[in-house]
Amino acid sequence: MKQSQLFTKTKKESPSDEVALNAELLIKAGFINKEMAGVYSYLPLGLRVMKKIENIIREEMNAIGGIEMKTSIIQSKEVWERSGRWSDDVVDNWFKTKLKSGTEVGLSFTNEEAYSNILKQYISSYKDLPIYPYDFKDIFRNETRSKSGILRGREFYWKALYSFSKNEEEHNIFYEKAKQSYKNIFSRVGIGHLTYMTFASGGTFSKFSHEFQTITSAGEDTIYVEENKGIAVNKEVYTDEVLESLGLKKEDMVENKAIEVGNIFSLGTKFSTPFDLKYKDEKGEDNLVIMGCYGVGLGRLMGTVVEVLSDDKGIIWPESISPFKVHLLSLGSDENVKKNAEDLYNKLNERRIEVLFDDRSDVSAGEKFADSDLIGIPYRIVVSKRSLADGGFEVKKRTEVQGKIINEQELIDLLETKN
RNA sequence: CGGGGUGUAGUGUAACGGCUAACAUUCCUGUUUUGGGAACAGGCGACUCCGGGUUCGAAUCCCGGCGCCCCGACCA
Repeated sequence: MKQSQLFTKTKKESPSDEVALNAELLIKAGFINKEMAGVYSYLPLGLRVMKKIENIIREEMNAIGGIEMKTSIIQSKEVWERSGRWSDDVVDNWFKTKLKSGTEVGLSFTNEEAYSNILKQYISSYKDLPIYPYDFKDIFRNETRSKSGILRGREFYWKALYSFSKNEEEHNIFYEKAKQSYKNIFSRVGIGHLTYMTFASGGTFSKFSHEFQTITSAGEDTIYVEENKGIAVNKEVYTDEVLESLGLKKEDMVENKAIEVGNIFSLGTKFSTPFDLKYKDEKGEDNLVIMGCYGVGLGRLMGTVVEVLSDDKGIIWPESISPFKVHLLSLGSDENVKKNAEDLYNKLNERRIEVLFDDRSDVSAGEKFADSDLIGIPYRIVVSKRSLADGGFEVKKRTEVQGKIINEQELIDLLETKN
């Protein structure tokens, strides 16, 4: 994409109505637009990041048997009354509205009911199980106080997968796969080294749920990390008894602030009971389906990456989720420079290397560099009189201070290398 | 929902109760520039969040509302 076609612009000043680093950088660099507290639009650059994250999660879900679908956002009251979660006394952050007819409806804030209700039509035999449907969708929660930029919004994009299993053993096998799948996701988006599987309160059907917590001072949660084992315990269940049951010693645990980027938990029959979600086993007897829930907030994940990976000049995207792989800058108004830059841009496009081409002719070199650092694309390539005189193109990683000059073939080899 | 803070061009800020609400940036015109947010000249852009009140006079003081930020509570 040519930057002259990109309508967003970077801002020099930080927004006055944001304190959170993620929102500050994403707004300055033109990835998101704030509509109101807790509600953000995703601009072209932001959407590209979101899509990258979505695809990584999709690949990981598909790899463990996930089947993608899409549940509706408008939800009927009757379905939610079945599980007892329609009442505002039970769930106080519903967004509800009415049809013209006066019928009350809700904007989905989670998906258990929707899935249970749909799958009741399709699950009848042990031969139908297990299944692992999931979807990406916008979720609405009328938070009394949204905060921290895109880390906690009133409207957000998430992935939720639900597992439907015949029994506990079958459920547990998948649950373990899901754990690994989640580790893969956070590792692939570049925050694996800071993200810990964390034991948290489990509810009625299991002792623990598992959160994936990324360590950062911007976090809302407090966790205790056991570095050697690579696991953590949420403060809410941090007791001597729990530590003992997990084989952890208090002196090995380090307190940290962290952001919950994902969580998985066993639902048992909590929803299959009210929805009468049963299957016939080999003997023809009815059994309740055992469910599990596996969620990731994509916006929050994107915000967390920004919180964790940035410097005083801007964002530092991991290559896996960067809006583009390469930021190509053409400096100066020299016709030969322009032609070389344009040629390189076309060649990279032909090779399907994602490139943002700063072809703006009325922008100074310094401004292009500043914009490039702020936007945070992993590779920066400069074409200028100087680089051409030195024999090619200057390539510099966002994380490096000094670039180096290489020729076109070396450049293409470098960018086509898988890492 | 309790507590604290705050609201002025697109953005960031300034203005003692008193001239035509200022400066920077963005944007537009032109000239000159082009390796770290270039220089000069000119120009556009504001019912000072909304509604009341005090006053000869309100961006400024008072009351109410709304928005936004932070702390806390809450977070299926």
